[in-house]
Amino acid sequence: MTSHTRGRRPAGSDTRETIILAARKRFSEHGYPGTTMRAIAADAEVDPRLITHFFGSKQELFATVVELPFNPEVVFPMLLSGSDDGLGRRLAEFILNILENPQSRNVITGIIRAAASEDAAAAQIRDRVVVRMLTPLAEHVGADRPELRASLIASQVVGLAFARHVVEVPALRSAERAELATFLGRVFDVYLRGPLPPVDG
Amino acid sequence: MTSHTRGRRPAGSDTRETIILAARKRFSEHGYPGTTMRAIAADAEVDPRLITHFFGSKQELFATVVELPFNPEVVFPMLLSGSDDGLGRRLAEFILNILENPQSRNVITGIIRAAASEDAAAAQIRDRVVVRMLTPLAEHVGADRPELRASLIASQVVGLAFARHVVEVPALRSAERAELATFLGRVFDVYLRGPLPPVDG
DNA sequence: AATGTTATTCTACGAGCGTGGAATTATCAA
DNA sequence: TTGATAATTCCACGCTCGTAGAATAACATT
Repeated sequence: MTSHTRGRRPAGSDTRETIILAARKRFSEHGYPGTTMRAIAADAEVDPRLITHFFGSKQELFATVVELPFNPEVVFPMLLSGSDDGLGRRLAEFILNILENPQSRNVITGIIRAAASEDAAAAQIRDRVVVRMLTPLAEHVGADRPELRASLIASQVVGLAFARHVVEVPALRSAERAELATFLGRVFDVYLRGPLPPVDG
Repeated sequence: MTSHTRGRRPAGSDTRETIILAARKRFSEHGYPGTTMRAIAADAEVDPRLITHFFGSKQELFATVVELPFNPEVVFPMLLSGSDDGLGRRLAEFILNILENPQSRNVITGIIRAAASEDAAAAQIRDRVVVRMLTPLAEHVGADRPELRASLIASQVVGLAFARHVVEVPALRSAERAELATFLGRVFDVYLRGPLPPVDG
């Protein structure tokens, strides 16, 4: 119980990083409005004032903390180049990998939970994620209506993450990886390469 | 501007219903923690006390207000019986219908937004929706691993609603109905009737 | 007409929120 | 060794929250 009273701590404790970790966890588990500065501070064993000292405001903290756990500009070209065969499957395996890692999964659920609120900060995050994710994805889809196809893929990815890790639907939690990969792979192939419907006009 | 001062209003104003509508809208647009009793009251042009008078607490109000905009026990048997051909397509058209109607769409986004929070009430809603929706759906899928298939379908439905109406991804907003119906129909067919991967063990 | 019941508002309590000023202590530069 | 700077806590402000007590006005029942 060494609850120090005041002033700077002796060296060695990377408080800033501790705050970031705590904030990322809180935002990921409770969403933006459900997360309080004081709760983050408590988790990080730190005075709330320290957070505003480092990051300014709650919104700025949020914007600092939330980032995609992979680089779309690098990942999508890698995944979507090469033979058409197994394309959807490769994408599915990649997504499942991301969701398997607890740390990156938390970031994803955090973004989802935060994006679900109507706060100004959330809108900003929504825009940022959509642009940074959908644009590179669409650029490598290589078919007609790439934005539509990319958006449909993203919708299934978000839906899977939501159902599996936010709602925690039992059948999705307990499903074997190979099963999910197979189904998702096929679905992604539909979105990537399926023909468009005939237009009537 | 006849802001009456106190006491019961002259007849004709169905205040209770007004509150329900306002609450449904607020919850749908701001999620559970982001919605305040006072905001609902303001929208309904009513004193906050009236809400607790009618509904007890915020949680009870939420539970009262939130319900699926369709009856799964009735709808799924209807949609999923009959010839296998066009099965996924019928399901897709039905989902798009629900999302096209502003009122039922609001209920859906409301449930999604609320389910994204970690509040106790949200967990309760999550359970209720999952049970009431997934069980009847799985019962009429009529293939191997029905719970898994039903859950995957639900994940795509939720993902579509989230991407299209919460995040408001442009390509999904502007897509023509026929395009979405075609893609979703195929995907639902994959989930409904696609073969399972071979097991290795 | 009298009485009870229900709808409605005013007011307010205690709690928790984000945030900022000021004091205190450790580290760093000279 | 001294002085500057950064990290850290304490405290407090003003606000908003959910909720409840009490007063009042319209309706319902007799």
